[in-house]
Amino acid sequence: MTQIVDALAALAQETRLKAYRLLVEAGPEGLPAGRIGEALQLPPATLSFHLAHLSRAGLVKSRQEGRFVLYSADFPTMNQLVGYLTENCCRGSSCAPTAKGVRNEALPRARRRA
Amino acid sequence: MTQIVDALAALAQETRLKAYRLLVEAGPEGLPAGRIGEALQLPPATLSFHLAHLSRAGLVKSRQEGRFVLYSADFPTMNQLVGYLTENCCRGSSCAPTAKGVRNEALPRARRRA
DNA sequence: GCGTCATTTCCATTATTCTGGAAATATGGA
DNA sequence: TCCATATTTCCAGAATAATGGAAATGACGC
Repeated sequence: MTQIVDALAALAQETRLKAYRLLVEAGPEGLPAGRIGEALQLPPATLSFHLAHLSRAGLVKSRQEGRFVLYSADFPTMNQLVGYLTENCCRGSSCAPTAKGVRNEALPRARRRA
Repeated sequence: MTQIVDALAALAQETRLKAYRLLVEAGPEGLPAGRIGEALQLPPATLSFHLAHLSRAGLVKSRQEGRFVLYSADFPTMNQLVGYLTENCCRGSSCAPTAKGVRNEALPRARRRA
C-alpha cells in the first residue's frame, strides 16, 4: 500500500505528471533529462528533484548513456498501479458499483461498456 | 488535467486511500462519516478534513440522512481516473510499451493477460 | 589534465498539507 | 425548549513538499 501511495503521490503533481507523460510518449528508449527540462521549461535542480521523485516511486528508470542520463517510463509499475486501482477501488473492471466481492461478470443486467 | 492531478492527490495519502477503499467496499449506499472515523481511528476534525478533500476531488459524494452524513464512492470519477491513466500513461490497455498511437491489439505477439 | 556540457547535490526559502483541540452548526428526540 | 449526538468549521502548530541558485560531480574529447 505504501508503494501505491508513493506512486500516486509521484503522479499527483502537474510537473511530474507532464514529465511522466513525455516519457510514456517517448517509449522504452526514454529521453535525456535535459530534453525533459527543456520541454517543461524547468531549471536543472527542479527537474532533478521531480525525476528523482518519480524514480523513488518506481515509475521511471534511468540509465547513463554517454554524458546523458536517459529516463524512461517503467511500464510494469504503472501497470501495477492501474491494477491496484481497478482491483481495490473500482469493484470490478469498469468502476461500476457492484455488491461486495462480486465481479462485473455477475452484475444483474448492468450495462457494460465494450 | 487539473482534475486528474486533484484526484491523484486525494488518493495519494494513506488515510484517504483507506477511507476511499472502505467506501468502495460499502458500495453505493455508503457509510456515515462517523463509522469511517471509527474504523480508521481518526479524531473528527481530521476525518472531516480528509473526507472534504476526497469530496473536492469528486471521488466521493455525501448526502444527509437523519443526523448522519453518508459518504459514498463516486465510481464514475474513479472510472475516469483509471481511464486517463490507461489512455495517457500506459500506451494501451495494459501498460505494455507500444509504438506511438498503437494499441495493444496491434502488439506483435505480446502476451496479454485475461 | 583541462574545458565543456549534463546532471545531481546542497541549501535555504517559500508554499502546501496534515493534525487535532475547541467551538460552532445541524439534526432529531424528549 | 433543552439535551444528546453527528459533523463541520476555525484555528494554530508541526510536518512535508516544491522551488531554484550555486556549487559539486561525472563523462567526454582534446
